[in-house]
Amino acid sequence: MSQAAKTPRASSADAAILQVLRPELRHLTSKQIHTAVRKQLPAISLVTVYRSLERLARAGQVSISDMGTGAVVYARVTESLHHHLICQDCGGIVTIEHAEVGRWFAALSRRHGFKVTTNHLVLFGLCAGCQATHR
Amino acid sequence: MSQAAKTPRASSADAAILQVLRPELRHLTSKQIHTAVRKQLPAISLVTVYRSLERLARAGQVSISDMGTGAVVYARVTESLHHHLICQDCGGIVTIEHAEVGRWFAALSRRHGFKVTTNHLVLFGLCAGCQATHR
DNA sequence: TTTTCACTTGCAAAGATTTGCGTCTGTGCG
DNA sequence: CGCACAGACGCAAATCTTTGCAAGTGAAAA
Ligand SMILES: [Zn+2]
Ligand SMILES: [Zn+2]
Ligand SMILES: [Zn+2]
Ligand SMILES: [Zn+2]
Repeated sequence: MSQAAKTPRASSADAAILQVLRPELRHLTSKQIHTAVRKQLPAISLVTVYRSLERLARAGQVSISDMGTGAVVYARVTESLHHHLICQDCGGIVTIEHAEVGRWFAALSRRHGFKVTTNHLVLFGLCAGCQATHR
Repeated sequence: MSQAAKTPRASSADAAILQVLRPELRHLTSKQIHTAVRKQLPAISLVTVYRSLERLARAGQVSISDMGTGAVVYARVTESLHHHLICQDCGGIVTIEHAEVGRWFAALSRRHGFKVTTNHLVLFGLCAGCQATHR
């Protein structure tokens, strides 16, 4: 609710990081997050950012994914999950909504009794254009 | 030398690594591969192992996956692909055959014109037992 | 055969991420 | 208030992986 004025901003690189990741569909690297969050917490170390992100990921508030850019990217997890198809040829990124992924996860759950929690799936492959070129 | 002429250039490192990854369902880290391949090529460097693995992955002969063990694991890609569901609680690993994954990939292809090439999918979640415990 | 040229490799260094360890801080309890 | 315990942090160091650069190799071209 409101930013209660009773407890000082105690334990929270977490809050600052969630703030930085606020805009949806924003995928930032640890370094980018570190830089951005320093505006709020000038003295925060990169290690703390890593540990905070790990904590947030365990709590299901942040996703951690390797999108093939050399460094892992972090994103805020919201009600409306999304996933990606990344072309290994042109680097093109297709974003798909959770619905069609969730349906499949549900099927897996029925078949294997396993509840998938992966909240930001990244699949690599070839986009339509590159498939043609590849022929 | 009596192999089909499909891949002309064969670096010795590549061949040795494929040899090491011969047994199916074997998932090794770069370090383990380096150690093993040194029996054939005593002087090979870890960097060469990494580059060779990257080359083999591009050629679709090796899969690269983060199975949550701290280091990426590499596996040989064979005709019969497989994938995994890993429980983030107990670490249990469920191996599933490609069929049910491939069906979904095919659906994605139809819907998005995107051909998925991910050949060793790893999904995290909760196994049946841990779901119960988690209640 | 000699030249050419793309590809492979090693070494050192850089970059990315995790871990060990000691310190600090907030919370709950007496 | 004063103490104990758990968790958060920083720093340095360890790991894991990638990259820059110069040298080595081998097969195709000349
Ligand atoms: Zn995304
Ligand atoms: Zn493409
Ligand atoms: Zn596997
Ligand atoms: Zn489990």
